[in-house]
Amino acid sequence: MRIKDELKQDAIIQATVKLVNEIGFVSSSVAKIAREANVSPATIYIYYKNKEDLLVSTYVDIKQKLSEALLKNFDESKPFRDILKTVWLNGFEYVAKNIKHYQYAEQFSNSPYSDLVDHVKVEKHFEPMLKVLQKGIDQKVIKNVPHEMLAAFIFYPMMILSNPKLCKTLELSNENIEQAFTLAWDAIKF
Amino acid sequence: MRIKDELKQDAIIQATVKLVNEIGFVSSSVAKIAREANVSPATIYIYYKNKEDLLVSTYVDIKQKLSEALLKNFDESKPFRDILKTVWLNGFEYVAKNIKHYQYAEQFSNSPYSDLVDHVKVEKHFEPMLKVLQKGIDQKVIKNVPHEMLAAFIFYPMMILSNPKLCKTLELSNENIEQAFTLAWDAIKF
DNA sequence: ACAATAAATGAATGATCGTTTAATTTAGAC
DNA sequence: GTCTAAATTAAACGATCATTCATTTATTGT
Repeated sequence: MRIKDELKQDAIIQATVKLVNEIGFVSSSVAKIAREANVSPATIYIYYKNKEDLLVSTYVDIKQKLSEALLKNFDESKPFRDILKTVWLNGFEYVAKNIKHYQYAEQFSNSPYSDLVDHVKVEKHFEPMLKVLQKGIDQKVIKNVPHEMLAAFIFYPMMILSNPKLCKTLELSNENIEQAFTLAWDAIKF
Repeated sequence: MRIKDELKQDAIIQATVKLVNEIGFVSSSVAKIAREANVSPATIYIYYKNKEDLLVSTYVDIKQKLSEALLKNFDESKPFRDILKTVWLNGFEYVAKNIKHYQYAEQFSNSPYSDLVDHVKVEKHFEPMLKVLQKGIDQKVIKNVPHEMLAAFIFYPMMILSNPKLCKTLELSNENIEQAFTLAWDAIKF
């Protein structure tokens, strides 16, 4: 029996991310993705049920890796502020190194394709972080406000600042990243 | 001579926003938009050069109205914090009342269609706000950090919190909106 | 070496795409 | 009331779409 070529599947994913970034979902046909990945259009249907499945799977894949990256060196025993800062720096590092994947995810999550994703499952990897936030609230280290509100002032500004499409002129020097963290911390601290 | 039917153009724009929200750019064909607007596909080409022009014009239109809404009751003579709060409340009001238009804009700006927009022109309406921010910096009322960074902690959290797609469980009560503003202000104040 | 099996493919499918064209309708000028 | 010019349209264009199918290719177990 012949086995699936792992390189081939990876090539399909990379081609999908590249094309969707450059020409959008509208123009990224199965034929073009296949050509970019150097496979036959029919090959894509061996790995994925249909085009929609390809796009959704690619998104879930990226989100999973983003979650893992954010929680790198996660150590619940450290001081609360340090935990948050580690996540903060991890975020900038991930986006800087995986800008195409990040932008694919942003485009995807703002499109109706997003409705096809099981968000509960995707966000499950982020639970340790939510637990820590709650601990910070209980210990009166950070403000007692809903988690969404905290996220809106920690994780989203991070994502926006590291998105070169939105922040064209802002240089992401260590100094600027530190400074931005000060703002985030001032927002949520008790 | 017969004159263009203003109602017809408006119907086309509303149909575009509705369909792009519900089924995305990919599935929103000219034929479907025309059917939704109760006009012939050819009619769309009287008002717009092509499909791309329709989508871009719709976006610019929405952005223009958002800018106007944010700067409602803008009064440079008021205390800095009050100016900011007015903009903050305006933002929540606009998104709540125009959720479909807002989500169209979000989907658009995260897609490669965004590259076709003259962003300098679009953001020009927002200049009064930037001037006020600079005044706040000069008077040491808010932190001396790049404008993008300030925006990331004021305007973007506002947009995220008011987006029901992102904040499914957070009720947008006056209390929550006030509380969120406290976080924003704590982030940027000197 | 060969049979078995699944991966991989090129070509073809009918449907739908954006856009154009030629004909028709409509509202105002005289 | 008729003429005129622009608005509007239905129908048709070739191109491209997602997907399928019959066939070939590559790899494994014997």
